[in-house]
Amino acid sequence: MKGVTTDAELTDALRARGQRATTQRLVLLRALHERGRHATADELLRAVHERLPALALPTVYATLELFEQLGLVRRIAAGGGPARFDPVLDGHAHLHCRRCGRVVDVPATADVTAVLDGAARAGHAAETAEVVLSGLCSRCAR
Amino acid sequence: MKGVTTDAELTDALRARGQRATTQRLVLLRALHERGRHATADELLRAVHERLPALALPTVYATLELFEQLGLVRRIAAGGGPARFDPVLDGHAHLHCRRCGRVVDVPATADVTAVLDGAARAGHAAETAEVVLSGLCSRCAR
DNA sequence: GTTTTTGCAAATGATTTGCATGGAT
DNA sequence: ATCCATGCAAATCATTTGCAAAAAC
Repeated sequence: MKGVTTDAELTDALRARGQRATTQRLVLLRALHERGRHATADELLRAVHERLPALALPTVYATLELFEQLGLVRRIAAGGGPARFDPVLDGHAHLHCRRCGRVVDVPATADVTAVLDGAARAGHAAETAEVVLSGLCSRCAR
Repeated sequence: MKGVTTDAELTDALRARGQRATTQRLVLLRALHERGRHATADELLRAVHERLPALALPTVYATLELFEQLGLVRRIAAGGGPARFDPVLDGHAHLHCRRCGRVVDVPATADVTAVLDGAARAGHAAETAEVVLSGLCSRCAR
């Protein structure tokens, strides 16, 4: 459980892999942390548009994939629509609203050790576990 | 709490909603049950190609969405790639392999009541819960 | 100076939509 | 006869790829 949260830490983590600390990478990671919750690639592009007007969507996707490899972010696949990238790695689950499509945080955790054990017993090497709910969000539930 | 598994049961369920029991719907549901595990829309199209050579992919998607509304099938979004539609509603989780992209069944369950309670406390109306693992499948772990 | 990254444009892949025809009730 | 459902084509949406130019090292 590490905390790569500062520019210097990200710079070090990248250099350790022979990669470069670019403005785009630093700004995107900061933007995700400032937001404090998951975002889509497109949302993130718009969030940093003032600071990086020329930033392109393919760069956002590439950067988020890199962050995922570094363990800084988790890609969450909830229902349809675009993928969400979450800088908060633990302590909550997600609910996908079948009516409005929103993905909302649910502040609760489940014990998934039995599932991880089952995966290990079957020869798989699971790395992350995620609980995804489907239904109606608080707004749409009326 | 059994599911709708026979042609007659599906026919009744559809008529109850003012919808029609078509050959495509009956054949697709049978194909999913015969397979016994999740499939993509495209896999399903190919699986029934001998019986329904003219079946079109948009029809498969529409039919699977209908099955989902009837509670016969669950759409599982694991990682990227095409959506999987699972006729087995309980008793297992899924693992998405980040190397080969496969989605494999993991025969284990987790107690997610704490997450369901958290969702209810936040005003959401969750209907289904799913545990999705990410990592390497047994083949790729080698 | 060399190698990685970026930005752009275009390609790809999945899913949805519009509409005329065909089929179920 | 009346609608609903299908098949086809095309549109849409998310994401990836190829490549020349720019920026880190």
